[in-house]
Amino acid sequence: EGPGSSAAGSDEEPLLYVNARQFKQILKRRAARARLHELGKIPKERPKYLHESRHRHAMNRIRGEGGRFHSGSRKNMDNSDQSHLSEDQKDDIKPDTVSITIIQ
Amino acid sequence: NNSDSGSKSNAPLREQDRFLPIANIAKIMKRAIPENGKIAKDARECVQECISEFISFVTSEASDRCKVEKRKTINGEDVLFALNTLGFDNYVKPLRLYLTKYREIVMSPALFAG
Amino acid sequence: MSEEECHEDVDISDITEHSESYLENEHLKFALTEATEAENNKLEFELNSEEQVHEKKQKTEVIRSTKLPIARIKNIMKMDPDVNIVSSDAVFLVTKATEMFLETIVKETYAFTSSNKRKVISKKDLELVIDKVDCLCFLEGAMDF
DNA sequence: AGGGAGCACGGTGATTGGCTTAGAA
DNA sequence: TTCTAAGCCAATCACCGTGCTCCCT
Repeated sequence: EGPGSSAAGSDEEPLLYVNARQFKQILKRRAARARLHELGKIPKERPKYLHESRHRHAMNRIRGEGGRFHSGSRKNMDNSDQSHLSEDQKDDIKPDTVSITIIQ
Repeated sequence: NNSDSGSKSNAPLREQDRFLPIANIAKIMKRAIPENGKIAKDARECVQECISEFISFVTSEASDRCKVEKRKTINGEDVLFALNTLGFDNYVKPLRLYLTKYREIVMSPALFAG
Repeated sequence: MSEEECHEDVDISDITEHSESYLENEHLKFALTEATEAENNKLEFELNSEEQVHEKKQKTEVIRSTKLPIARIKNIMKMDPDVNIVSSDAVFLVTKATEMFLETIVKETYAFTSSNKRKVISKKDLELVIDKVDCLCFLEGAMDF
């Protein structure tokens, strides 16, 4: 089980040469990644976006003809499905960092 | 709200905790290639992951060196040593210069005044 | 425009073998020019407690010539369970090294991309470069799952 | 005494998507 | 040729840097 050779599905690798320290560290890191993975710390898929607030901000921005962001005031969000809420409630619905866990 | 992005939860780590910001990565990538070159999204994300692995790789070796010297604090020399032994020895020379400049700038003689 | 024209083989092995000329010098130049500039400015002012504040701003600007967030790099370093305390020197150096590494791997990958008559760096290009370069083999399997 | 962890705070640049078209196929 | 997907804009707000205090070596 070496860093250059054992990887699944490689038949004719040019055989990489690493010294003992590199080798040891590569194995160590592999183990660390494997542990992290089996602890469920590594998401399987990337979320569509990182922050709900930034997503909303982008969606509400005024755009030019070419879809680019354009300077100016914000879009009217009357036809949003949050229109039944008061202003304070709208502000309160997604105030800060949210834990979007869109793992498909 | 994710209050437990910390140590021992079953919840997955956030991207913001595992990686460097994708925009910073993309900027440096663009800076490194010709003007007409372009970068696919999955390439950006791939590099983003590689960068985090590089940091962990170097840190791990520096930490080992630290442990064998029976010290608790990873210092600059540990990092340079790690880079040297892990096959990035050509980084060491320029980084020594960076470090020298960093040190003499961070400790301003004027501010110590007395 | 005046860079790549590779057709047959990318000399990837040069990446850390004897890359003295194309990577180090650039970084070196950046570091030194920026640092000496700051020093000149520092010498111009010198005293005046108010100027010292300005000078401090200049310092931080020089140190932050890097575009990567130092705080997040430190966080990634401390994800290692063996790591306890990290000096500011160490974080600074890792940040710089990371920037160099990033630039190196991207340049090398684009050389391959360009040699295949393409202009868009893809994930496949990166994976191929990682497979070929010795000192990048620590990345094999790092992006699986 | 030296220097790093840990906190709070304020400033700021990373995050972000629709359309065009470069460019992969 | 077809048609996928990268670049392009800039305003908010999450987070980075800073400056403290306290603790450990």
